[in-house]
Amino acid sequence: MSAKLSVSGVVFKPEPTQTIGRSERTRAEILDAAFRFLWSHSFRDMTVDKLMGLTSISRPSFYNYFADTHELMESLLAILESDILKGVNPWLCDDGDPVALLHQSLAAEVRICYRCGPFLKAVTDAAGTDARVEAGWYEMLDRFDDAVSERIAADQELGLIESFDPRPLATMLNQVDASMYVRAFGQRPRGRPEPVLEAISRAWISSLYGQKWVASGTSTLFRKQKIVSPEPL
Amino acid sequence: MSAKLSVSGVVFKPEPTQTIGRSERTRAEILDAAFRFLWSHSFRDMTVDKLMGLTSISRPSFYNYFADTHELMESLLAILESDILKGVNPWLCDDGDPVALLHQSLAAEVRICYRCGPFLKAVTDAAGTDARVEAGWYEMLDRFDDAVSERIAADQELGLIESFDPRPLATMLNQVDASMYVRAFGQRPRGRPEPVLEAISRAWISSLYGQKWVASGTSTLFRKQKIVSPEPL
DNA sequence: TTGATTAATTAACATCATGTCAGTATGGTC
DNA sequence: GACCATACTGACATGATGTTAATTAATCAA
Repeated sequence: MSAKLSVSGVVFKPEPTQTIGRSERTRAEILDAAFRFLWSHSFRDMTVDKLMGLTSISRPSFYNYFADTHELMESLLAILESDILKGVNPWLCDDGDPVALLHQSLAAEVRICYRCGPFLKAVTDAAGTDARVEAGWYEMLDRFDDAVSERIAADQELGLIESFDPRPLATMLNQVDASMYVRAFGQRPRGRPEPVLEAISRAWISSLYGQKWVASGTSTLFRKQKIVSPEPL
Repeated sequence: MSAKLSVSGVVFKPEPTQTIGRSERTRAEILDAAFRFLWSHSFRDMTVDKLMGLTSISRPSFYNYFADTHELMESLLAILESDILKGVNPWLCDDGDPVALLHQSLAAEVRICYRCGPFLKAVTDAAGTDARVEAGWYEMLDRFDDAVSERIAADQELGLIESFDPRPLATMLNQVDASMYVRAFGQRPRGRPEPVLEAISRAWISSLYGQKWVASGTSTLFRKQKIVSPEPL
């Protein structure tokens, strides 16, 4: 494969970019077919045969791009994760009223997960049938747990949240979200997003900032950048 | 099958109990093998062949008792549900300090689910691959939701819990429990049950009776049988 | 105990999805 | 237009599933 590279000392194109566009296009076509299929069918009904029937390509070609359907689901999961992360940024990163920011982030999360509910469902179904997808799913949840824990700890240092180990609560809250999205939005016709946002919002705000803020969605709290290592006395 | 029953007017044994013990025993042996298998392997690795290899019976005999592995999982789910229901009785039915009873019920639930964690995991995995198991799983959750909603509504009437629609909260709390059990106890080595009980307990008590009772696990509240339809004035 | 009857069991088969491979076609670059 | 790597395909081997027809074993009546 790399036998000819030693002819001259200088190699201009160790990865010939020659036909790279073609295979990228094919891969995208398969992923697209998967999205179209999973929008209206569940993962358990997806065979390689049916999937490739939605493309202009033959079944064996599938295996040039993915080892099996589970590897396909891993790619799909990566796409979903990056989509969701975009929406959740406000509470995680911005300064300002934490209750309002949290509400805003949750609203964005619900909106996104409403749109991709059937795909989330497909990934969790796939996780049940394959160890690697399962690991990927839990690793994603762990990353969310990390981020939320960090955010809680920061607000605890600012005195906005009372002191306790943030990790178990973060895990639980994220788990709530994931379960609700899958259950409510996983199969069409999907449930309405409003009650889901209402319930999730209540859970997060009441367990973090106290029940008094639940109804309003805004507070008189304010988050300012904490001064790291102030001058010693 | 029922052709001979019309000979005399009286039929003593419409279902001949003749060899009923034998088939019951075989069925039980298969279920037992399933429990043994799923204790140390995941559902995705369970084939009819491997399963029946753990019994003294041949593979095709499996199909005399179950249409497929999913139907087996439905039977298994029914066993789990009745097991769990036993433990949760106190808070659902008894009178007394509601916070203490709730804590007691949750502790029992955690204990039971710790013991059958791998089986819960197996059922949820199976739910992802089969529509009927999935329906069965959600129906079970619905029944729990009903019971909890009813309990909450009753305590609301007694003024122990503030007024709001109990169903979404009940759904969420049950969902939390189920997810935590599967995640923490689903694969061996299982996570420790104590932190799980701690986190779940906190979520239930704080969202129902208020954060002040979280740490203690007991309260000065007391639940007495509500008088149904008292005499009109 | 014995034979009749029915249930339980099995060996062998047909089906289906999977994943692989050797050979063919194609598109991009010179 | 010719070459080359890459992408694609038809045909095959494998493994699990679920069925059927034939065999075996257990129960009960006499």
